[in-house]
Amino acid sequence: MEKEVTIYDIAKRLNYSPATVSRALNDHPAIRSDTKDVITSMARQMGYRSNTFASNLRRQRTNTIGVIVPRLNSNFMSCALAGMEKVANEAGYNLIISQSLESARKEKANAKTMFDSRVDGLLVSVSYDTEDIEHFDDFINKGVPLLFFDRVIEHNQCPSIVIDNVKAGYEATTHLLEQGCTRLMHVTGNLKRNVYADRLKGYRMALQDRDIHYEKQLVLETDLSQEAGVEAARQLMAFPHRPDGLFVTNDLCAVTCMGQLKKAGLSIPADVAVVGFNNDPVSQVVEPNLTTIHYPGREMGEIAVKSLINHLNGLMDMQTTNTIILRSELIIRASSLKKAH
Amino acid sequence: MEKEVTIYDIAKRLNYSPATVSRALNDHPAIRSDTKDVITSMARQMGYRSNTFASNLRRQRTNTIGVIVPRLNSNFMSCALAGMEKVANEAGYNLIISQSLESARKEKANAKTMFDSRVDGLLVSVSYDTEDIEHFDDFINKGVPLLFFDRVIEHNQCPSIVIDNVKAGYEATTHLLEQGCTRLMHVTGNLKRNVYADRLKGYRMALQDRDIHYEKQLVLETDLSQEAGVEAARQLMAFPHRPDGLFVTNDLCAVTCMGQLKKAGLSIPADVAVVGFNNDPVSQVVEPNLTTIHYPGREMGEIAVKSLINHLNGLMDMQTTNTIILRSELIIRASSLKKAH
DNA sequence: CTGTTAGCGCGTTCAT
DNA sequence: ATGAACGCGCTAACAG
Repeated sequence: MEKEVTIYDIAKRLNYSPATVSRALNDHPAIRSDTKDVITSMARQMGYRSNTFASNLRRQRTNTIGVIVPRLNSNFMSCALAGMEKVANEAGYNLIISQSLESARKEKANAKTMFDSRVDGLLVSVSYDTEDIEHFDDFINKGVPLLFFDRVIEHNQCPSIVIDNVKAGYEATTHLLEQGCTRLMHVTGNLKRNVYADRLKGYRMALQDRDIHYEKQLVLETDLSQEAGVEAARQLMAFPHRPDGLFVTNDLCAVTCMGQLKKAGLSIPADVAVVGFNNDPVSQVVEPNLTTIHYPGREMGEIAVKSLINHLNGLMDMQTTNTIILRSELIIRASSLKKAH
Repeated sequence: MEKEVTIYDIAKRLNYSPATVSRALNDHPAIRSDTKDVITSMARQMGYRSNTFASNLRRQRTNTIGVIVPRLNSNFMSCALAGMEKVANEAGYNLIISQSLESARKEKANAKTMFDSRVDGLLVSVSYDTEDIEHFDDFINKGVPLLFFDRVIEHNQCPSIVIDNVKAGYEATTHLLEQGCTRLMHVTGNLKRNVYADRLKGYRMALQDRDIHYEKQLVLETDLSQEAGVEAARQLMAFPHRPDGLFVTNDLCAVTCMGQLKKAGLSIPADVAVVGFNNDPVSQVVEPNLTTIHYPGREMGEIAVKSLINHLNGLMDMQTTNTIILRSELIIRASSLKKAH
């Protein structure tokens, strides 16, 4: 293991002081541009690489952004992460990613690690069973920018980035009603989480606007897994007065559910019209293609990081931009089209 | 911004030396367990958090593993990353993830960043157009463990983790032949990459074992995108003597291709039997369900990190385990079953 | 078992 | 425009 080259080595070699070398390498204005040239080229020649830790230690910054998500292997989340990585990378930041696996306990542990790693900022989409955000208090108290996205928690010091889930739920439901559905089942996730609670709210508003009675038994709170899709199909078919419309807040779950319904001999959309959520690739593969809400995952990731970096650079304070709302979009495909064109 | 608590503050408060505090906090064996207790509880009480940079600077380690992948939003890759994160996290390592977006240029830039961040080890799946691995020489010269997975490049100093792609290709092809197919089209990715070259090799071996003439025109080298699936379907149908079997090395591409074939009135598997690759969720959604090769993504990620950490701990040197081969598995579903049960 | 000492490599005053 | 000197917080020798 050969010895690392430091600014001292460069300084000695060029008869400059380490201070000058440091300044030159950081493009400090008070250094003549020709000496800058000499120094940088010598640095390159000697195979110098700056030591991030020494620098971080000194500057009390890390150029690192932490990300905590429930799980990283869903289509939505991997797109969001891809967007984050791209923007962060271009801005010279590193990303440290960890997953809570839907457990508040693990989320807490991850938060501690992030805190100890002194990330400059933290992006969080909370787990299923997160109750409070005490475990993020350290960040807030220390003034480390904390930003929630997708699954957010209200906090007046933390901006959040979301889509308008109420509107999306409203649109999905209204679309089904416009297609002539009269009885809508709604399969969703943990109602503690804003995303699911809001979509339900939209569902209820759409019903109300058309004077349709809201039946609690038609709403299924699940974990949105594929198994949940199977179970949802079972329940749907068990109703004496069978629902003729189905709104599932996750495409993969919706698609599995559709599979079960078809297997049982029901026809889609004639017997049951279906709308999913996320615009996952599976939605364009299943037959009939699944009507769904396009969720701008990549864009959300990009904006989350951009916004965080702006905070870090002081271009924006935490108060001004408390909530950013991205546009989602209903994408109509065959699975919900009862009326032919 | 309140002042950070350091081990000096704890030491002073407890009348110990900083060294003792440091050792106690790191669970050093040569410290009495009761003084450990006193120190750790005081640390907690004072709101102490260890400073990773100072520690890294001193120990010349980072407890960070770098990962460079072509893109992180595919089902396979996000599962692999999920596995990596889990193992790394449990072992006290952080993950820095970046994507090359299939560009050798970006891969090179990412490698430099990783090097400057002084990652303890690096995991790489190379991009489509990576020609050489000069950009990783720094790591090799410095003795930083470098490990390739999935898309690997032969190098006697770098272990790699793969599945037996030749065998997988052989099995997929043989299965189609056993179903009575006589003319097999093969849609694959960039043949510079081991994964695709090996699968092709398996395809050819299977043909040879049954004395079937290999026709170059039946092999399509594509980017495996969904568009490529559409194009593949077009070409398949354009053959005067139409192929009756299709082996695509990517499920999403295969599924899109199937969609086109069905739209054109062909029946699957009767007219064309299809086998995909990866066992992506879409394979169980498409009709008929897609026969595919299960690729153990999550497991590969876990083993990659485990293996890297073993290297770091000196439990294993780079020579002993040059290649780890994981088991893949043919999963037979309806899309390839010409013979009824 | 515990303390003393000496850097790790850098950025930043304060000088000149 | 450049240099001298200090300290960020921690850990590893070496002593006892």
